[in-house]
Amino acid sequence: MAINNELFKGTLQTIILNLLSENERMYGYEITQKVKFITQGELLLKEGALYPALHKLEADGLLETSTEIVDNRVRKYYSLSKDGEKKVISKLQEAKEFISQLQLLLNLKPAS
Amino acid sequence: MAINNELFKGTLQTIILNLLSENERMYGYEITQKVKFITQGELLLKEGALYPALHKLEADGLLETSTEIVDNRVRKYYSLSKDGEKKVISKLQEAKEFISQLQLLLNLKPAS
DNA sequence: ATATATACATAGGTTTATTATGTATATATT
DNA sequence: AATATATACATAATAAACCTATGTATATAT
Repeated sequence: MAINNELFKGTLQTIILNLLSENERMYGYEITQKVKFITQGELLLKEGALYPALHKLEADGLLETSTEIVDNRVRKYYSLSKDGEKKVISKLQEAKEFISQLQLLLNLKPAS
Repeated sequence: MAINNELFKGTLQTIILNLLSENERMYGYEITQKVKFITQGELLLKEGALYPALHKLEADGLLETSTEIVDNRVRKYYSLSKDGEKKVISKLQEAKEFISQLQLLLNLKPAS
């Protein structure tokens, strides 16, 4: 997933859900490019990580899909389901707490 | 490692190295208690995660050990080697960048 | 004609942590 | 005296997540 970083393990679902919460619908390739753009190339979301993750989120009922043909190529659009909209809220809260705890453990916080 | 959280995967080595950078020497059980205390019980570092991680860091030459008997029980103290002291700096920098990127990706940052 | 970008997908392997054990001593509780 | 909890180490089996590599296919740029 990352150029040189094991740290993002476990954050992928949250990242995907959050992107979809602010974009209505996105397709896989678009998500990889968005992540690349936001992190200025620091984080490269690989296909081998993304697609299985999308499939799992769909199987869990958090994402809905619709397929379109654009320029003779298939595009599979993903969007949040009702459950997905709820999930993204708890996932973001979880991520906030994670960052907070990690900053505490690594002394990266100015004060509490 | 965590009560209900997959997110800490990949951060364990950094956490251990950082604790040892500010404590001169620590033994395994002490590390689990320290992590529990710092996170107020939120993050429980399991033995099945900690000891293999310590062994790996030692095998990589980042930690040095010395054994003592206290109250008839064995204690294995770990401390940073020269390489470990260098490593902790780069690991902390990596963690900082990771947090920063994650905050960007999840819109958890006020501004850049 | 070839390389790169777009767009999907999966198989095999590695890493990491969890759960479950196991050994052993000390202390607190019933 | 018996039992539970805390201290202190360790490893085996399993699960989860991601990476690398591969595969298919079309469009565009060189």
